Formats: sequence, C-alpha cells, structure tokens
Amino acid sequence: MPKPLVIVESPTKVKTISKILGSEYIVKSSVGHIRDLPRNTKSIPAEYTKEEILWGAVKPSEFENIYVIPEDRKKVVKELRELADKAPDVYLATDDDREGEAIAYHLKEALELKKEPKRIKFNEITEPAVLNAIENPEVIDIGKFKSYEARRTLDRMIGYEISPKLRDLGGAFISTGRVQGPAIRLIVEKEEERLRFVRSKYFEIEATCKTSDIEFVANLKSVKGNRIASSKDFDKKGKKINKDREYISEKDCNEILKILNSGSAKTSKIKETPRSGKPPKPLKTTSLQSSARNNLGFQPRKTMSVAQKLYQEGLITYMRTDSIRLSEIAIKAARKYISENFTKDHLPNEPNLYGDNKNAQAAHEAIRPSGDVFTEPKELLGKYKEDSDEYKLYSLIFNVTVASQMTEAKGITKSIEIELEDGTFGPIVLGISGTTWVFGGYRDLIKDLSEKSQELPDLTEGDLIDIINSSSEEKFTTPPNRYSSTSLINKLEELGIGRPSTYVSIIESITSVFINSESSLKPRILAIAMINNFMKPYFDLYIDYEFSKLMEDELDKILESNNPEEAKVKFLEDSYSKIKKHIEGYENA
DNA sequence: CAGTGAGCGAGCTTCCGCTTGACTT
Repeated sequence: MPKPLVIVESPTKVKTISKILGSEYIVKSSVGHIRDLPRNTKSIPAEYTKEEILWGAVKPSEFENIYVIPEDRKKVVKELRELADKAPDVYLATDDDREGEAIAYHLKEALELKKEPKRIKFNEITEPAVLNAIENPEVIDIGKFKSYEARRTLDRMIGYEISPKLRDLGGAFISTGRVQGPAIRLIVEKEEERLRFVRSKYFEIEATCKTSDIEFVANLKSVKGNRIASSKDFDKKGKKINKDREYISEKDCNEILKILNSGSAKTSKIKETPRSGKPPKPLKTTSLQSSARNNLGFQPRKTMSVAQKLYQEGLITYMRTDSIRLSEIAIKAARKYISENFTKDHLPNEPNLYGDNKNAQAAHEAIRPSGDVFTEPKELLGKYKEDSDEYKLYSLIFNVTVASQMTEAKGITKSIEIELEDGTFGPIVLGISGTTWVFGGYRDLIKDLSEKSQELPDLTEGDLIDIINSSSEEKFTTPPNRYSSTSLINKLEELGIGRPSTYVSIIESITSVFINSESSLKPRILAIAMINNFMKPYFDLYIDYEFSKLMEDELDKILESNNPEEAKVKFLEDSYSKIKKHIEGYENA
C-alpha cells in the first residue's frame, strides 16, 4: 500500500512526527529551502542567457523570478520527488510563516506534483496539534507566496544594484543590502557618538560610620537640600542638565570631607518601601543569546550551536524563534514542577502569560525544555558533565522557563539617611540602602547574578553616628559602549531587521568592516566612509532604520490584496524606479 | 626590434532567508 508523504523543514522534527502519525505515513524533511534565485552567473540556466536578465535572476517583464535548485539541494529534491510520485497524497507541513509558505510552494513546483498538495500547519509538535492539522488541510496561500517573492526580489535588487557601486569605491570585501546597510550604520553612528562625547567630572564621597557596635559605609547623597550630581546629570556634551542638583567642585569636595571628619551625625530618616521582582520572560532567540552571553559568557554563534545540539537531542524546542509564547503543555509542565518542588505560594493562581511584539511571525513557540514533563538538569548529568556547555545552556533554559511561571519576589527596600548640620553645606545627608527579600518567589529558583546585596545596620531614627573616616573619588562620565555582537543583534531585532535564523550570519557578513573582538564592534574607516560619503548622500533610503518595517507593511498589503501578483509587480515597479533614481543621482554627481 | 600603452571584452562578484553537517583553523 502506498503511503501519504508528509514534508517538514527540519530533519529533527521527522522523528517526533513519525511517532505521532505512525507507520501509515512517510515523514521526510526538505532541510530548509530547496529552490532559490541563481546564486551566480554560472548557475543561470542556459535557456535564459540570451535574454536580458536583471540581477542575474529576474526577467524584466512582470519581475518574473528565475528559480533554480542549488547543486547541494538536488539530492534531497530527487529523493522527495521519488517518494511523492508514489504517494497518494502529499502534505506540506513547512513552518507557519512567510518563508514556510514559500518552501511549500517551491516544493510543489520542484516535485512537479500533479495532484494539489495539502498544506498543513502546526506551531507546536503535539499529538492533538498534528492530528488536527492532518484533518484540516488547507491549500497553499498564494498571497503569502507573492509577499515572499516581493521580499526576495527586493533584497536582490537592493544588494545587486548598490553593492557594485560601493565596491568601485571601497574595493573587494565590502557590500551592502537591506540588512547589512543599517547594521553597519548602527556601528558607525555609535562610534561617532563616542567621538563627539565630552567627558564630565563629578565627585563621589563616602564615609565610614560607626555606632556603638557596628561599622558601615554610607555615601553622600545631598547637601543644602539638593542631591549631588552623578553621571546621569550631564548630557553627552558635558552640559549640566539638572537645575536642582549640586554640582560640587573639588574645593567643595575637600571642605565637605573636612566637615565630615570632624562632625558628629545622627540618623534622620529611615524609610521602608515595598519592592517586587518580576520573573523573567520565556526565551526567544535573541534573549537566549543575551542570557547566555551574560550568564555563561557564550558568544551568539556558540549559543546557537550548543542549542542546536540540545534541539537535535530532543531536549529543547526549536531555537530559532521570535516568539515568547509558551504552549499550554509547557505551562502545565512548568506548574507541575513548581508545585512539586516549591511551596504553593510560588505558584500563581493563573498562569503567567506573555505576549509577542508585533514584528513577531511566531511560527514556533518560545525556547523551552521539550515535552509535557520537563527533564530536570540533574537528570542530564549521566549524559553531560556538569561543566559542559550543553548542561549549562540547558540549565539556563530550564530555569528561565520554570521561573517565568512562578510568582513575583517580594522585598523591602530600606533606606537610612544620616544627617550633619553645617553652616555652609548643611544639611549634609549621607545615605545607605539595601533590599531584603521577604518572599523569594521565582528568585528561589534563579537569582540575578549581577545584583549585590548589602547587609544593613539595624538603626533607629535619632541614633548618634560617629564618622571615623571619609574619602572622595574623582569620577568621569563615560561614552556609550560600542555594540557587542549580542547588543547589535538585539538592536536589529528591535528595528525589525533580520530574522532569528540570520542574526549570527549578519554579524559574520559585516566582519570585514570592523576591527577588534566580537564584544566590541569598532568600525574601520572604510565603514565610516561608506555610510557618510556614499550611503547617506546617495542611498539614504536603504540605510533608513525604518526601511525594513516599512517593507513589512507593504508585504502585508500584498498578502491581503485581491490580486497578489499584480500587487507584487506594482510594489517592485515602484521600488525599481526609486532605486534607479538613486543610482542616477549617484552617477551624475 | 623590443617594449609600452590604449582600448576592448570576457568573466567574476554582490542580496536575504530557511535548514544541517562537512569543512578548516
């Protein structure tokens, strides 16, 4: 008996889905895209080499794309075609987003399916979700495919129109595109911000205080009823921006020290304010990269490759996602773990729900331990060593996921003020504060490692304090940090530029224009010239930080149009005439 | 006669996004 064929994108999914569908179905994967525009002139089919072709890939009439099966994808396509020929039905179960729809369409074409394939979608791999999808097949959404084509062609257009001009000026190893351009601009503008930055001097004063039985250090907070200025009270040009701050001079500083050293003080105000700590949000690609960078010291590339291993072992859900949504199953598993390992006060009455931002395509759920019962990190210790990258990253994913479903931490922040009277500067106020957590909530599972807690002395108002020593420190405001690969990726995501599957490769594609390590991206002069002397005067539109978001709006219109093909052609015509104007402006300058 | 240089044409590269695993350093 011939069996129906189900095609997914990722080989790892094949095993799980086979288990659900049983032996009645054959499940295979396309391993990503299987057709694309020709990569180079050599791969353009001979039949087209006589015609006029734009950007080595597109026929000028109606912007019809020439698609080819790249050499390294031919094997998988051949295999799938043989299976499809025998199958009574082909189910295309590619991801439920724009690229997934495109892969489905390309499969239909490349496999030369005679019978209309069944398009099915699920964004979590569970028995009900998969079975429900099989029972409710749809057809390929042409609107989505056309919006994909518009995106694909526009990217080729921008890259291949502008890059050669840029290369004429900058030599090999430099190129631009919808994503690369703004990414390089971010790095360049950060550097310029640093160069323009004017450092400002301010002072910090601290005093060692003593009561009958305890010694502690307090910081100078205010003089003459005004808070003393700190780094936040200067702008980037060194201007003093807060009228009600005391900008103390070195002379003031020395006088205050003298007063402190000779004076006696007493506690004036003790304030207790409640404080709550919110649990972390579930993880998506960018926040996983940030957490792994901050807590484990992993660079994004390393994080992704370790996560890939965990995914292929079936330990976590898909690691390239822009969604922080947890499925019902995940929430149940987290709540079960919490109720079995913590008190009932650690479990909120209702699950904590987290929403996605509006750029998200949300084809997958958040990154979390897989399954309906989470594997505890310690259960992995037979498989991985405690200091292995896999164990550390899995623990992080486990902890953040469970913590996201726990209750808030409740604490009290206590602040103590110590006052000295003085004719010139008085009242001089020293302060000390710290938080004690009354109820740990999620913090009983994970603690913010960067947080330092301070033991507070037990004082009451009116206590006499001896100041036994005081000192001052000259401080300077610091320019904003350069981007690291992690912070650049976060910024790109915020701007809607790039996708989870490409963040790491974006950084790698622009390495030729910056120097130093991954942790501090410093532009080469070539990059600065590219942005200021080439892109800004002639091609400003293509480094606009909003460009990708505006493109997405246009793609949505194509998707919703009654005639997506016509809408696509119109969009590309407009885009082409715009870029031709920019090119003309550059050539005639 | 050898060496120089102008002019011409052929051929190459470049984009973004989806997947691994083979490859090098």
